[in-house]
Amino acid sequence: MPTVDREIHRFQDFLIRQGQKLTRQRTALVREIFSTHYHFEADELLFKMKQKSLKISRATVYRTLELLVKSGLVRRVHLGEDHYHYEHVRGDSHHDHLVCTACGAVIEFNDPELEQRQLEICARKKFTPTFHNLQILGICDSCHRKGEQPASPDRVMTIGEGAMRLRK
Amino acid sequence: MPTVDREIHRFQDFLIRQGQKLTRQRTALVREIFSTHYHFEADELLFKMKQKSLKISRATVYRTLELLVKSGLVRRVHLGEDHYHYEHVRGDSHHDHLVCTACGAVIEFNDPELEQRQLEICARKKFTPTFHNLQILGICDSCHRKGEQPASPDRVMTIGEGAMRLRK
DNA sequence: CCTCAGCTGAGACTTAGTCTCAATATCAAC
DNA sequence: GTTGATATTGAGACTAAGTCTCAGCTGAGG
Repeated sequence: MPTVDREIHRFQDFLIRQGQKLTRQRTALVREIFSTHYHFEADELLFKMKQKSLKISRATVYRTLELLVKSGLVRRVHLGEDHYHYEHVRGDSHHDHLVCTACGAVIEFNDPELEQRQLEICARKKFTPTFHNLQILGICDSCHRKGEQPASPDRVMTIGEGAMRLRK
Repeated sequence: MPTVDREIHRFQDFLIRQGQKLTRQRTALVREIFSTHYHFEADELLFKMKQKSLKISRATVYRTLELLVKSGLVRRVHLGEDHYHYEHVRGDSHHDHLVCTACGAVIEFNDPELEQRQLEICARKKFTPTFHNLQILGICDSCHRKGEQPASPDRVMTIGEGAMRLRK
């Protein structure tokens, strides 16, 4: 998996610049994140590592995710739930998310016109934007065909409910 | 405060339709929410009630907020932190938020063109939207003049940090 | 003013995440 | 290849925000 090696190097460069080290655990996490996961939760990642008998503690998972976010290799996103999700970043393509409240599917989109309009709004309010976060919740095409009904805004289904959780 | 009475009635109508009751605690919470708060946290509300020596338990605060959200009188919003904020709703004006990461100010905006563009994106992806959530984080005008620097996306200051918390 | 379904409070519990600190690993220098 | 300063790790205690339980209380229709 040569692509993953590239990400590992990018991470190491970032770490060295801060006087930090690339450890076995950090390498394993980057490898895992970039080779299999796309949107994931911290706990899910911890579980995957445990499955592969790579013993990495919860603390290390969270600490490494923080570093990855700082380095720009991983992005932290809200997907309509009350905890964070993460996604790996290849290249620099910013995007936002459509989240299906029936099946948990996440559809990405990138719309320059929408971004532009946001900048105009900020300019009008004399606000200097640094970052934004947009999720549109609703029902995806295939769930719509199955006759799924929208959830009410306060009761949003868990994304990736299938994923097993570590802590009993 | 006659306006608050109108909200209390709306809430009672909603409750009666579900075979539920308007209690002393629920009335007090609606009164508090609609007379003083705008964006607030559950714990903050709990604290305010305690200050006024209205003994309302944490459980009741959370339960009532859930009912208020279901009734449409209150909206649950993410403002870039890892827990929810709430805001009361008068009329039905949907809006999104600009959140200053330096001072915590929250600026609302409503931009029909932006909303329209979102609908177009959904249509293109055959996605049926029910709800969306947009926050733009950045630096507001007055903080900008004071030379405040933007926070990095993963490290966002607490909104309403000044507010005292209940649990030690 | 009775009755009973719905509501409340106290506090145990849960979930997601952070912190502490002794033991361990990394890596630059030798 | 060894050394040593320093960063990192793991185990588990801790925290924040929120949920749940259940015995006792209360609103409101009759």
